[in-house]
Amino acid sequence: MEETRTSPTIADVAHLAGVSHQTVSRVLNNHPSVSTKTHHKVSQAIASLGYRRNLAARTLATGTSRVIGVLVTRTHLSGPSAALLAIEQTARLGGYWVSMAGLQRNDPKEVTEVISHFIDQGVDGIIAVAQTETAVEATLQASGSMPTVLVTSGAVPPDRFSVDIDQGEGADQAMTILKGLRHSSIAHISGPHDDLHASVRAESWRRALPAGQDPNGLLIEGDWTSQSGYGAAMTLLANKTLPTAIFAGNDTMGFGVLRALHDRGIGVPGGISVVGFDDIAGADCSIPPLTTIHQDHHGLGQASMELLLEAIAGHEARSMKIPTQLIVRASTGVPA
Amino acid sequence: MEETRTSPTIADVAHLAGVSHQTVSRVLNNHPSVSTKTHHKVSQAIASLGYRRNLAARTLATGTSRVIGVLVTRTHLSGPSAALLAIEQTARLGGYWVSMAGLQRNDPKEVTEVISHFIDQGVDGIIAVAQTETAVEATLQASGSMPTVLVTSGAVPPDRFSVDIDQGEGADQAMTILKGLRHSSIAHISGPHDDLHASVRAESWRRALPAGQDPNGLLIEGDWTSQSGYGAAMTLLANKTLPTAIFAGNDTMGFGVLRALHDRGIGVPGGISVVGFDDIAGADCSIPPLTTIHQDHHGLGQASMELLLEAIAGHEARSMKIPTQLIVRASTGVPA
DNA sequence: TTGAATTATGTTAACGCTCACATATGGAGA
DNA sequence: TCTCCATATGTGAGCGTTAACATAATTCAA
Repeated sequence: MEETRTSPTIADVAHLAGVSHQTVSRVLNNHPSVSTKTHHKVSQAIASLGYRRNLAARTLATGTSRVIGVLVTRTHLSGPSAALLAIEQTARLGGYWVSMAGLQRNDPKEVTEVISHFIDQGVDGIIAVAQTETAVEATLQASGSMPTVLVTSGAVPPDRFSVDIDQGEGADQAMTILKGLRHSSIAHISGPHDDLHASVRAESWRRALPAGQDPNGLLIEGDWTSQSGYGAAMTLLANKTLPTAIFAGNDTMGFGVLRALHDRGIGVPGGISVVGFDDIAGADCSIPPLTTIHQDHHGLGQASMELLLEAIAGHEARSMKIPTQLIVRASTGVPA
Repeated sequence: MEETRTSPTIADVAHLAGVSHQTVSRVLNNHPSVSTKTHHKVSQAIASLGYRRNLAARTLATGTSRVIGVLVTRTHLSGPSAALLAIEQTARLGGYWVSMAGLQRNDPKEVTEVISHFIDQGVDGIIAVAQTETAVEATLQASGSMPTVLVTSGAVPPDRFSVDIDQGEGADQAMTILKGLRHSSIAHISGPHDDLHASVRAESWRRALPAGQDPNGLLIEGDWTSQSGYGAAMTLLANKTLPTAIFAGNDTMGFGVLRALHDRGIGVPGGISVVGFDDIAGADCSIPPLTTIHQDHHGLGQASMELLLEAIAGHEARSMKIPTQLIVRASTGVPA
């Protein structure tokens, strides 16, 4: 019958239960010193009014929000978005909620704007999934003294927390299996040069090249898309001497490589072996199934949150690397 | 030199600028009646103190937060996470920030918990990307009078806003091209039966079957993974009479189908044609490239936000469908 | 029975902002 | 010069919660 214009407050509950608002607050926060009788009365009143606590008021009063801000760059890629979802899941399990922003472009001003907003909003901490150096720097700059974890493979000052899946290890694993199969000429199709994952993977490739092999002409930059993988492979195949193996910077480009080889009538792995990176959905059913590097996004999410809690608690900064796992499928074999 | 224990408030700025707190508030909110001189003084003070507005206090005072809550179910799938990112991008462009939660399981209690939290947090509206009927119902229940948009293909009461990519149209497009090529026997590998997209696609498939064709034995339920697509295709190929085409419920399962056909030595599209759904990255480089249905996630994000703004403004509820687009590639052709 | 310790509850004042209203300026028109 | 209105600024209260302190009720040992 009654017009419920505005939602009930703690005072309404207190009134109905015949206690003070502070007692209601105590019930709400599970304070030990509340008699069971009072607890019952208050719970009753809460239920009958459909009372819901106002978190803005709580945040204002306590200075803490149980919310973390998560910034993700390059959201169109599967990796960053997988990281976001893993982080969110872990955060919620730990009683934290996530405020998020995804950036497609690589604009430091946008990074600053997002981080500033998180701070204004009163988040307890920030996790930034940064794919480029620009993004890392803008984050470091803007985050100030706010507890922050950088999920990046880029360089971070020793007094900052950072974590990432070990891109170098992953690329090493890819190169190790190829070298173990006695491949003498291993080409690499990398991601964009400004992408930190791309450059770490490419650097590992270069370092792991079989002794005496000249990297010139064996490295082509792609943009993570299957089309660019296809195009890069076609370019490699136009050379006089063909590589015996191609290490694609990610699985999607690997798909492009497989198709290029198919179109050119070159068998895999008989003619050329192919290795990808990421272990995306469907990589087990390409033709042939793609040998690749599996990334543990879930582990990354857990580690990020673990580090953030340390940062919030004021512990000393540290960095972590999440191990990768080589998945051997049919696209790799001994060269002819 | 000075110990900056707590961050500066509007009062500190007012003091330094020699004006009242209300004047600072006016500057902060671009109120017209502020002299340029005062504006300058205040801006100066804000900059020199490094003042940042406290949004919790603002939310408490105004009752509005410029934050929307986005709930996403089945986050391990590419569709829902693409929708989330598109929604977030559109929201931020419109001056809204996103609080999010992703659910992997299909537990109505979790849905309720998340929606309740959004409400407690003081969001201005909620967008729920719900893949199952359970999730839709829990959302309807929990959201109450909060402006809410359901991104779902499920049934929603007429007084609620909803939108989704038109799954029925997409499946129709897939069937239309196959029937246009004179396929007489079209099998379908669906997603999980409790998935609304899966069931709409399957229903369209059933309705569009060539006249007189018996659907029995032509429908197999998968779980969206390439492995399940592979297994389902193998089952279909074990039948006495083979279908002339296979409509896979999504591209990932389509990859499995392609590999199964390859393993059985059946040419595509010569022996059997294959159509997928989603147009995921890499679908253009499968062997052969996969004919599929493209989903406009960006358009979905824009539409969701558009509807949510209407809901917040108190407009009458309505529903929308985002059109799909048929992408014809090499995996479809006339049957032998 | 008494007094201290313990438990249960109430009172008041923040938290940092905006709203509604009150007041002070500065011209323009008479 | 005075009134009137628009522009510019200040004052006080309130948003809904928790923190800090004060008080009342209970328990327990001496």
